[in-house]
Amino acid sequence: MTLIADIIVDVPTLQTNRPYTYSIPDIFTDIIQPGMRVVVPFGRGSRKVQGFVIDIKEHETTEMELKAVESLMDSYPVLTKELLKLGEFLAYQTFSFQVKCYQTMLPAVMRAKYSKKVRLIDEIPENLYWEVFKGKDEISWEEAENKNVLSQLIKLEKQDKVEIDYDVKDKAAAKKIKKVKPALSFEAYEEIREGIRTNAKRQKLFIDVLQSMDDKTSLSYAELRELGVTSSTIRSGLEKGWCEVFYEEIYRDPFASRIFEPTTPLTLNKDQAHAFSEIYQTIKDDQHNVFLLKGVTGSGKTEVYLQTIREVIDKGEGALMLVPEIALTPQMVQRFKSRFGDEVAVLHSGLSKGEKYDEWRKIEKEEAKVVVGARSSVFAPLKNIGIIIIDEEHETSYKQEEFPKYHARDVAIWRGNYHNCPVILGSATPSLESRARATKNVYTLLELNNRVNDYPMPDVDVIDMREEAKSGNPSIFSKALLDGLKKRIDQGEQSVLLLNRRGFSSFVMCRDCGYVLECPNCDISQTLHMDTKTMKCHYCGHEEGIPKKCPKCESRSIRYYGTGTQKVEKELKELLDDAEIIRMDVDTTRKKGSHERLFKQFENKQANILLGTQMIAKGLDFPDVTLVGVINADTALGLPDFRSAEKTFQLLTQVSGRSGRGEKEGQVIIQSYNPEHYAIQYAKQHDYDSFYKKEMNLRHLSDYSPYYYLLKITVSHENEMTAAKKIRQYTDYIRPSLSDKAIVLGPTPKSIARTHNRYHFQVLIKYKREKNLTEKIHQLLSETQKEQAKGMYISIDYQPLDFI
DNA sequence: TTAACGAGAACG
DNA sequence: GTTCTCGTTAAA
Repeated sequence: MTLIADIIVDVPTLQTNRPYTYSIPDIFTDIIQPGMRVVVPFGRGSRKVQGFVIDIKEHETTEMELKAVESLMDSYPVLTKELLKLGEFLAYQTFSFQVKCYQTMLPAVMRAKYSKKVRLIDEIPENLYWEVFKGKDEISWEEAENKNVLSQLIKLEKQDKVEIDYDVKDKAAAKKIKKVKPALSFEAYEEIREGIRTNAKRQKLFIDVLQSMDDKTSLSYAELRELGVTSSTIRSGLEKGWCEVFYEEIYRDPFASRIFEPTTPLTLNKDQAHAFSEIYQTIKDDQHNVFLLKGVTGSGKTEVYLQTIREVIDKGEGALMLVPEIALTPQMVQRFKSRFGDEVAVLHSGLSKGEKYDEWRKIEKEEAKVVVGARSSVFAPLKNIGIIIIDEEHETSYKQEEFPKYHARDVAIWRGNYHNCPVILGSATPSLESRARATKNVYTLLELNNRVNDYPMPDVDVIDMREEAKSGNPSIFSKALLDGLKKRIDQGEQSVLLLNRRGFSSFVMCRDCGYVLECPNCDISQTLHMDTKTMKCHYCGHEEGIPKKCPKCESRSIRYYGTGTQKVEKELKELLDDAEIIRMDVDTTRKKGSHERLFKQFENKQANILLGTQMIAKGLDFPDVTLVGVINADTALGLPDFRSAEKTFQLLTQVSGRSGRGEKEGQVIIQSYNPEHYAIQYAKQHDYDSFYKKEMNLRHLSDYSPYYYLLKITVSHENEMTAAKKIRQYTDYIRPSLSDKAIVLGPTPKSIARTHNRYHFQVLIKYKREKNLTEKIHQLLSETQKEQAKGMYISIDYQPLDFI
């Protein structure tokens, strides 16, 4: 019986987005399994590519000559049956390539690295041999490219004088360390000691160490060094047969130096206990159910998570806990590590690729039962999931912006269904979609309406900045906010200041002629970066110097506009002498670990004000923070996005929740130019339900989510007319297959019509039920392949979250 | 006549 | 993504 394998190859194009069949050489038949990575020859030149085995079956027909699997990259399947199936589903639903889906499920190091080499197999002209090959019999493709001899080499290849060789390298490597163990008996060492010179102190020391070890213990080179045994001593000992050296696989543990004090479960209050028991019931019964856990800030959602996870672990199953990247703070990790110790694996962007791989292996080997991580952790290779939790479920970062454009919430529910386990969506401000599903009983609603220990919600004051300006205060700080900050400094309390960056940036404008410095490639103003003293385009990365005079009218009154964190910090220092400010933004947190360091400093009260962007709004718990200020509450309200009110409400509610988490009462001051806006007013009143009602009403009137689903098609081309013509054509192609219930918006130019010197258009399809739509889009994509190859980019976003 | 270029198809 | 084929065009 011969076996063949269905393999998805790493060639991300539409035409190759399907399984290819390969024969399996006898030596692999016993080992190969679906889910393994393999190397296969592909295409005319049989170049080597990475592939994923998705199925193994018996050879049926002999009609077609099959190529054979070249080698195995894994000794065990890296993708489970479940993940293989999920990848297939995701590829279809998000209009992505199946390989891309599998690659996103795995740590980055497991993606193959390709290299091309030219190897000599016969005599070649002398000059080429010496100048290009320099006496070697193999050079890299890049070397040949640099020397401009590619065409000559290709000719030589046809004459079988040289060979072009493809290499697939696996970057995934477990870190290994060198260790030493004794090779001889206690008595033997005694004898050796007699034999060595009295002044060979190092050797004597090494003998002592070896003698003190039994054959089960071993020491690493680093440990031996600490004892005073150098590597040269070890080497000579090895030569004399005193010891043995071997390699041991280790994990790069980013939390190695940290000690986590174990914590015990806290007593749950009535609401928490109710939520817990509802969830516990489904855990016990192995039932799939989606819960929406709506709990006000500070209501103890995390404790409910922790206790349900405990139940799952005790049942012998794994738990998956998703947290938005910016909320994945050391504080958050600590709570899980303290409760579950080594059973926790943490995956976040701060880890190096190697560290991520190690955490992944720990999960794969079932050494870690609890996975805490950001979006991509939803693919964690847990084999038996007992619960999936998505904290802050309303966060838009759960949707991946690149292909595959998946939403972690959808993936979580898919996996929950597969594993027959509950999925918990937690938030103080659930997305309208989730809240609406709870109303329709698609999700089960669980509410925590009180803060733990019955701490009151903080008082929220909304300051009208228009009045402030009228009364002659030009500052970015209202009098109330400044007084509040002063008071906290005097009382030895702390404040958090949020600068809402969304829809906001600092740009350069000429005060005489109104000229704004724009990017030469994109129709967008460039942003000022004080740290590098340059202007940057946030879309294409174009960078140039800060203009000293206006390029248009030569005026020197070209000035910076807008408010950045640096500017706020500077002004604050001028206004408040005693202000000790910690600033957190992309500039100060770029370096690894700086996040944590800054938070630690604030926690240790080395500063009285924490100033930052969105990243300070989440999951932080500082008991001495009694004032939270929002400098610009409404910069996002004006954006052309139907979710902008929702996002503003969520942000204000989240950040308000940072105040008064200790025994002292908290205050929140929101500065706004639209103080009467309902998003701001309901946030002030901590009134989610009224906001929900009002917003649902508006969404209903304008036919938006959650009443309608959305699909976004974007088309871009170098030529504006071509792009416009094509998107109209595509829209006309799809329209006939839609029911009369569907609404087509556009096509329209995107609000930033040009980036990277390309023109972008989009069309939105709003629909309730369109069973043909997905299929039709797939058809569109396959029928437009030729145009896509010629520079017409088409991108489909299923349930998009942004429209800008 | 031959080399060069571009589009199209196929990849097991 | 890469390679090969085929048809056409440009250069010698």
